Amino acid sequence: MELRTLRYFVAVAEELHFGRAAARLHMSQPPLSRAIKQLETGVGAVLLVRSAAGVALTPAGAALLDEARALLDQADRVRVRVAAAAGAATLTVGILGDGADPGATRLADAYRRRHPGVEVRVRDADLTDPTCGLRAGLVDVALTRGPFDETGLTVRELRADPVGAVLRADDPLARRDRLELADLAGRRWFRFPEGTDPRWQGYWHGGEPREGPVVRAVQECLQAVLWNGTVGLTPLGHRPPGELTVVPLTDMAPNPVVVAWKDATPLVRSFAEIATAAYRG
Amino acid sequence: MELRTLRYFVAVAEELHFGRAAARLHMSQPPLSRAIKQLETGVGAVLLVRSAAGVALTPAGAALLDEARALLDQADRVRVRVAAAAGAATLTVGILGDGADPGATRLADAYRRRHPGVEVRVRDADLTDPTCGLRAGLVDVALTRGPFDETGLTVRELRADPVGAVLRADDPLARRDRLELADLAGRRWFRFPEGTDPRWQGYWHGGEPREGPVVRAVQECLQAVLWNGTVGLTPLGHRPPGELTVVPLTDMAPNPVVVAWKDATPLVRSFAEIATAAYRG
DNA sequence: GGCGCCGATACCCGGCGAATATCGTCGCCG
DNA sequence: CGGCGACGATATTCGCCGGGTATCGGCGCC
Repeated sequence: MELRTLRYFVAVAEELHFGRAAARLHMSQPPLSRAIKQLETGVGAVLLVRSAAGVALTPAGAALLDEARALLDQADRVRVRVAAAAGAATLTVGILGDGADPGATRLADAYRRRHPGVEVRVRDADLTDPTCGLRAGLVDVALTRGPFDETGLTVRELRADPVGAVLRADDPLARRDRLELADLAGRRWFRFPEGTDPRWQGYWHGGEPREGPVVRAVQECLQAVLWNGTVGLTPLGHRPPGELTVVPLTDMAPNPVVVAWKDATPLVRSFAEIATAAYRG
Repeated sequence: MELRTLRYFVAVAEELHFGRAAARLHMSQPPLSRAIKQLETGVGAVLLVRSAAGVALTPAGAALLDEARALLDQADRVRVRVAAAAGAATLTVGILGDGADPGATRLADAYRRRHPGVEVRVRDADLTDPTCGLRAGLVDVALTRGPFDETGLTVRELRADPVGAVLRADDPLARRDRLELADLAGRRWFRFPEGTDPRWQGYWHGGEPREGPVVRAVQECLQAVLWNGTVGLTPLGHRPPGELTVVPLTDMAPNPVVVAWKDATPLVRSFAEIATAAYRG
């Protein structure tokens, strides 16, 4: 008899319908049926009568419904009390980009729900340092993009986005549905500030040293397309602002979204775990 | 945060020693360490400080220890209350043999602990029907030996014992350390009563029809060795009484210990589940 | 009597839990 | 001060379980 199984049972007992309960639990019906049967085996009593007319609770089932609710409530309170006993906690998260994709939204939502007492501080990364000062201790965990120097850090990839070229709408190449890096040969490029992570720099520059305006932020990179006529690069999925178009680049390695940390405190591990789940579904 | 994990934590918090806690939990130390780390990730706080001097509870850990104990106690009470709500329950178990091997002992012990309110009735099987009247509804579940006709029944094998010949201590073959069926050719045999399950009969008779005294019980079979000079057969592992010796038979199929039932009620499924665990460890 | 709803069953697969082997670290003692 | 022993962490493998998809069976209903 585990808490997860009890959560399943409460759902079924409330819905009195395996299919609906499964939907509510974000799972399919067969494993739910099996879990309930295991629960019945565990307590040694039939909890639900399944008939063509529908599902009904037995006396034992009704008793368990009450008890299970109480137990689950108490389990929730345990989390809160332990967090309170641990004292005030803060987690500083470094984020690169707008942090507004569906995955990040789910992550923020789930993390708040899981750790209501934790104060989360967000720090925006600029293009100089995709780790947002992870090594220096400016942030506890970074939700960012690779690649960068990983020595001393733990990095888990969450997703990988194809990369596209950002072009002015009136650019001759803007009508193409895909491009190669060779199509952009001879164009002006952008540069990163001194001291930028070499792997990061090499990735966005296709391995070649470039000349052009220095950009420190995503916005500056896009502005450079308009004002300096440079090539712009961005992971696909973002809607480009204004008169800009994004055309997929077929020969550029997909850009990974990663979560990274230096010290694996419980709050950081929890963040990584929830991030993995949030970006999976 | 699952109940199993909380049980682990309570053990470690009480022992303040991962190795001893693991032993108490009948598991090894590495998975226990990992489970505690997962628990810490789940609640978002360090629960134990591991230092060379030993293991100590943090404030959060001390809080969780209290809460976890309460939660586990409540979970135990839930089982009792649900069983009470289900009403008086009886399970009739058919047993073939003395039911005194270590597996059966562990099974009886664990089943009593798991279902304290259930009245268990035991019915001894005789050799006429190894299922002990399972099909007729005389018992709910049988802890017995195969092979027998399984139509309409569900049978799970728990173990298989090599079979040996039971011989008088003064028998010329009694000093051999192993025998083949051929060594027993020409000896008197025993018979089962009319109506005995054909597969059962065939198994013990090596497939051939036999002549000899009729035996209805294990004791009678052994007595027949002494009084009628027949061949006796028994699974190894039993200590033969009196002046009898058991010599392994190399060419006889091992005899399975099985649990069998007709209707899979929760109490019966639980019995089968506990039996599997009891005979495994 | 056919159709549709719904729970059960069969089967497959990925991931997690547990075991074994090994490592890193720290205290201790010679 | 260096080897050694104790103990928790890590690495790796393996088996099982939880979850998925596909399908069945049974009953109600039109």
